[in-house]
Amino acid sequence: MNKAITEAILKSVEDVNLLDFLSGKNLLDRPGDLSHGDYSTNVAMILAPKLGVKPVELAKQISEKLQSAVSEGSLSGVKKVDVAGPGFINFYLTEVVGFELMKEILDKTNGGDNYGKSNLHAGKKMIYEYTDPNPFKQFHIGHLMSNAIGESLARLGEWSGGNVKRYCYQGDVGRHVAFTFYGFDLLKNEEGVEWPSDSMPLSDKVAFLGKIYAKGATHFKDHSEDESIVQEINKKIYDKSDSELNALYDLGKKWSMEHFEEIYKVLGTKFNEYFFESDSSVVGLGEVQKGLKNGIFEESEGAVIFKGENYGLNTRVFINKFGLPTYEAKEIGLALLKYNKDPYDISYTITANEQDNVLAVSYKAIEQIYPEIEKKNFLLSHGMLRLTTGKMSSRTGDVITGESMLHDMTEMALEKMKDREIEEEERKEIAEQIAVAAIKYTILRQTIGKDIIFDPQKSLSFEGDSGPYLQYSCVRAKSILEKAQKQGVSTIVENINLEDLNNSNSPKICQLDWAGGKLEKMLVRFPEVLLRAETEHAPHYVGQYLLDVASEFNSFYANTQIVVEGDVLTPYKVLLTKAVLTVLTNGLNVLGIKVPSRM
RNA sequence: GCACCCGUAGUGAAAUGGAUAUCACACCAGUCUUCGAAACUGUUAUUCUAGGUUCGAAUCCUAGCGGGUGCACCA
Repeated sequence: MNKAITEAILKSVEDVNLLDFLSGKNLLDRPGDLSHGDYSTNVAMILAPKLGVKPVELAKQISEKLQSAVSEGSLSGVKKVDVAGPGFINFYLTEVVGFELMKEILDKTNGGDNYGKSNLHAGKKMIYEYTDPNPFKQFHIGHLMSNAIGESLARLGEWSGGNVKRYCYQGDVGRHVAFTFYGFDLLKNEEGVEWPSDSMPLSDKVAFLGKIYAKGATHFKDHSEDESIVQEINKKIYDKSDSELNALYDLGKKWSMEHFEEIYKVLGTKFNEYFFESDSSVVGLGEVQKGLKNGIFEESEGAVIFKGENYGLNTRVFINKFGLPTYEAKEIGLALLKYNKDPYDISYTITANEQDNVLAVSYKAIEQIYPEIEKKNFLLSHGMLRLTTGKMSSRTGDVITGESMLHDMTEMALEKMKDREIEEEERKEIAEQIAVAAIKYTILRQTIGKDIIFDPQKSLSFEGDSGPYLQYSCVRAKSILEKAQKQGVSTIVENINLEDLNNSNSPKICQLDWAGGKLEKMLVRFPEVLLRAETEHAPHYVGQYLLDVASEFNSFYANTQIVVEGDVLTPYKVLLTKAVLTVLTNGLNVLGIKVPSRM
């Protein structure tokens, strides 16, 4: 459709020089305001200065030519063309085209569960690395943010035809692990605390890990003279030279991983592969040592560094003076491990933007060693979930764990559902889905790069611009469809005839002056919204759009009775409801949000 | 100090260089005997400052003011 309109626009311009100027430009827009038509073009405004005429005048001339093309029937599908505002030329599609587009949403092959899919990245291998919590440390709400964003970007990749793989990279070695065992030694000596047995409940074991880490980190703050002790533990963890420590380490790591897996299950993420710093550090160390010989890195004050200043970046340490690889070196190792695991076309790393500067140095180093891999790697950094009290710090205990947030939100959802007659088990499951929706939507409704200031007191919303609002709209649509089915309303698309409907005395469908007209026009834009969200890596376009659709549907619901016995329009209204449900469900799926059957 | 990011109603956000700057919360006034009120209808209020580019600027450029993050052995 838009190809035909673009051609018609070019045809009506005529002047060869102007056509040359227009070539390659995107001439067709989707007006934000639905009353401005289905498509619009700004050619007149671009060309007017070149011709020395007023934009509106030129727009009138071009629009007249286009209108006569419509009258002659050479621009089929367009009902009318007019000029508006400062010189926009707007195109309005016919009811026939509108009806065809509506049918597409419900079509069994292209529509339904598949409606919105594209083949933008068909056949491409796409990697998404996100969440990245560290074993032995807490899974906090920052990880929740990375997970919500990463999961939805991965799903956008899938919806655009990509062959997607989800990776999770975890810091199982390093200072935080050393602090954990340093803290354990302290508590063992001071209070006789013992290492829990593997048969204890997971939540207790995880709580224990949190306790000893906090002890180690806070104690070290006032006892920096223990630096050598911490360093020694750190080294033992790296080279696995202490069998007693190894046994405890393996248990602790296992508990952490099991705990994370529980959370992923609730959040709806299934990783294809897990990478660890204990592996990337070995590979990274080797690469940096090789690079040192090749002159990519240099020695300085006993450490191995990369001179970032040569590229407008900071200088960073890759191997510290104890001979251990740093985060920067591990990134090199990780890049290699990921690529060798399964060579890909595109790889995205999703992390908080506080790491932008450091990662830029690592990536610059990778570019020197493996330019062909670096070309395929992209960093998608997001803002931070911060508290009203400032930055979260696990050292001071000023963190909110992902688990506690999920728990609190679930409790709130249960409170709202207390009057519903639903079995205990299902009720719990639904409440959890609502909690996840509330959290994810809050994160995904805004540009991923911006911080979210989270006030634990005010908490997250269940109404208005929220995930549960979208879920509620779906549940409402479902219940209407149930009623229609009970009354035997036929919802077979083929049985609906546009002419019959528009010949009746009822308002004409697929036109804006009908109550559901806006809804119809919005629904058919869903695939374009997904395309835009994917190309710009911006899931918030989806959230924003779904809110508009849900809001319009709720208005429609409020002022139109959908199921009316003996009404000619009822089958179509029911189908429209079905289309709304399809779009909302698919859109929420992209955001990683489930739709409960009731709530 | 240097680098990067950001300043939009009271609050939190949105806006491929386009049309009357959109949405939610909050405030105030209404709507449940109807297909689910986690909803709907109505009301009030917004682009940090100064220049510039453009037919057209919240958006691009310059300067200033304000905030965030990062800057050598944590990740």
